[in-house]
Amino acid sequence: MSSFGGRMKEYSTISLDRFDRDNLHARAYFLSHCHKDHMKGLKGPLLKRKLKFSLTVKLYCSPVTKELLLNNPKYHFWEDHIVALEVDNPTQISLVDEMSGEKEDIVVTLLPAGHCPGSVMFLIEGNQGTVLYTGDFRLAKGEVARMEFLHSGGRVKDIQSVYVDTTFCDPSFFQIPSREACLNGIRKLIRNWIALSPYHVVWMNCKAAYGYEYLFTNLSEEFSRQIHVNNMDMFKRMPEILCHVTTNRMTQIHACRHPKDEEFLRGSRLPCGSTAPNGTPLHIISIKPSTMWFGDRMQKTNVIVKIGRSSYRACFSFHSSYSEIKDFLTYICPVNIYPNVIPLGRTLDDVKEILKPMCREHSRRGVIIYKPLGTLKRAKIENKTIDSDSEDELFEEEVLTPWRRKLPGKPLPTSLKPLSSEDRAPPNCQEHFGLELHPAPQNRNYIDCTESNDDDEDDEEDEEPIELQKATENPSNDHATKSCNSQNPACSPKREPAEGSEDQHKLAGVASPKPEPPTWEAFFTADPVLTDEGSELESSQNSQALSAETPGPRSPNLFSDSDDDSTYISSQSTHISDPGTDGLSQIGTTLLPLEDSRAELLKNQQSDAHEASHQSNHSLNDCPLRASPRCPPISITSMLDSQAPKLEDLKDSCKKLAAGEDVVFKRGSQGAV
DNA sequence: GCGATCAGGT
DNA sequence: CACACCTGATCGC
Repeated sequence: MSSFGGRMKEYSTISLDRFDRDNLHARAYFLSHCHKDHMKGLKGPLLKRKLKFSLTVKLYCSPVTKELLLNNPKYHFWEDHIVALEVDNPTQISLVDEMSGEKEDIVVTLLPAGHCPGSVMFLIEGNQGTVLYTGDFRLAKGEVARMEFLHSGGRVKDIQSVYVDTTFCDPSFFQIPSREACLNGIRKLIRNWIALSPYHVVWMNCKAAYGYEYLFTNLSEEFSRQIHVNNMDMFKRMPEILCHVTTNRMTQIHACRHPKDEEFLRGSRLPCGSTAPNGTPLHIISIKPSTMWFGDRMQKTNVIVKIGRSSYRACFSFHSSYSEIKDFLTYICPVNIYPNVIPLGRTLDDVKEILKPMCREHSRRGVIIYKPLGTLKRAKIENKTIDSDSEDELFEEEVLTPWRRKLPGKPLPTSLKPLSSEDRAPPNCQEHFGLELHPAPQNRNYIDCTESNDDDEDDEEDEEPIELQKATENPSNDHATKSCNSQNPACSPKREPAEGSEDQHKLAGVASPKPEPPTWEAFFTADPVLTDEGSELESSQNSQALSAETPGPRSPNLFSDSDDDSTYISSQSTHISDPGTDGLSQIGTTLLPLEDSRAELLKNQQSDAHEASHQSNHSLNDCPLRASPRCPPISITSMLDSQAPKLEDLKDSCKKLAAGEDVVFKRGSQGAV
């Protein structure tokens, strides 16, 4: 939750994301995105009055944010005072003091922030230096290197201060699975469920906030089913979103809400109250997007966790993890870093301490003090511990790959000149640490992901057999898979220029059609493409509308499941113990053997059937599941991997490590980890 | 009656 | 664990 006061030291006559108190006197306002905690005071009567008498005060934001903001009548009074700035398009703005006539010019550039539709960062250049206000952001590692306007002449701009989203800037939030990994987990879960019958539906338990659209559009595309939402008026001028949502309840994927939705669900009703046309009970699973993370020496987190008989949590984060923030800041290497958020359980001083190593000055000091030892391996280690928290050793280096060299973005300007040795980047920031120096056994979990040499994807998913198989069946995963090798020091212990860098893979990823990165700005088109959707709202909710509106092979068409089911569920099951009955310690990933997975799904089926008032003719024999005995099992996975390695094993492994042998950690019967 | 703030909930 | 938001109670104007 942002606690940014609204003003920056360098440009104190403008206010960003805060509109109350002192900010009432600002010469210009900036809104990074449409979340309430960044809009404090924005509809306040005082500000409203000020606007009435002002000719020059404007609110600057992205076109999408403007659209979303004005969709709410409470902000209509802003209408004539909003200036939508295109992303990646530097704009000169005159800041005029209406009393004195005093004027200051700045150049503002909006940069995509990846937090929610329309979210941007503000890069501000002027006489007081270049500063960056990030708003809230989620950028994957390496993305910063592709942001054209953070660069100039092939180098990173000299940035005085960054006001940064530090929501997860705490080493305990070291890693959060990537968007792609999370999406893939959700896809798989949904795919398996809705294939069972037209009456198997999914409810996405999303908060009332922008930011889930990325999910909706991808799921809609994948399953050829629009997502049911309460309201889609706000997207009426954003066709890329609009075409993936619907207010027609007859669809298998819902993200609708109701004040008592949890209660509804317990009664096997969707929040919209929807039931199947002929009274057949719906089989509902709920998926609640939640932030999951793991520390650098924690077991890796899986992206889907089953928390009840028919409810799941799916990893989803609006904010960058610690390592992503670190990647971002270390790349920019600003003189000052100011946190916008104090993570819970931390103090301002804590955060400052965490941020210090990412500041330019600190890095320089590090260099001066430690550089003389530079040729000694030992020196690097020491420097490292000074430079950053000891926890991040494993992920440290990839942050920087070709240090401070801008990587091409979408238009891919190809002229990448190597930087001279006097590049502003402090040498300290550039260094990396040969992994061989850190055979710390407690970190082997991460290092070893690479040992399989078989690319473990980018630290997000397990390297269990099932996950590898997942990678082969989905091209988008391939991309993720490759990037791990470069991310994990063990994969590429020598930090070589771009070739091995994640950015390279990212670039490669751009070409492939599947894993489209979430470019929110792309959702917006200036053209008012009016499909006239919103008009029918609740009116046409009958079964006719349903078959008309639900494209794809599985439109709810009675029970013809057995033959039209070319997309049989891959008998992949999702066994995770119900904490209610089994206890938390059991929530570990359980990769069921084929037969067991089927049994598990069937069990689910049966209990559904039991609770339903009319089970009708949808017998187990009809279940498409049964027709697909050869499909591979799935692991719907867990947050907690309950089995810690035994002390004996660890000792043994240490010995082997010391002897330079390969070490394979076994986890239960699941094979190498 | 309105807004701001807080607690408690999802 | 968190986030973003809602509701309801309380307080001050």
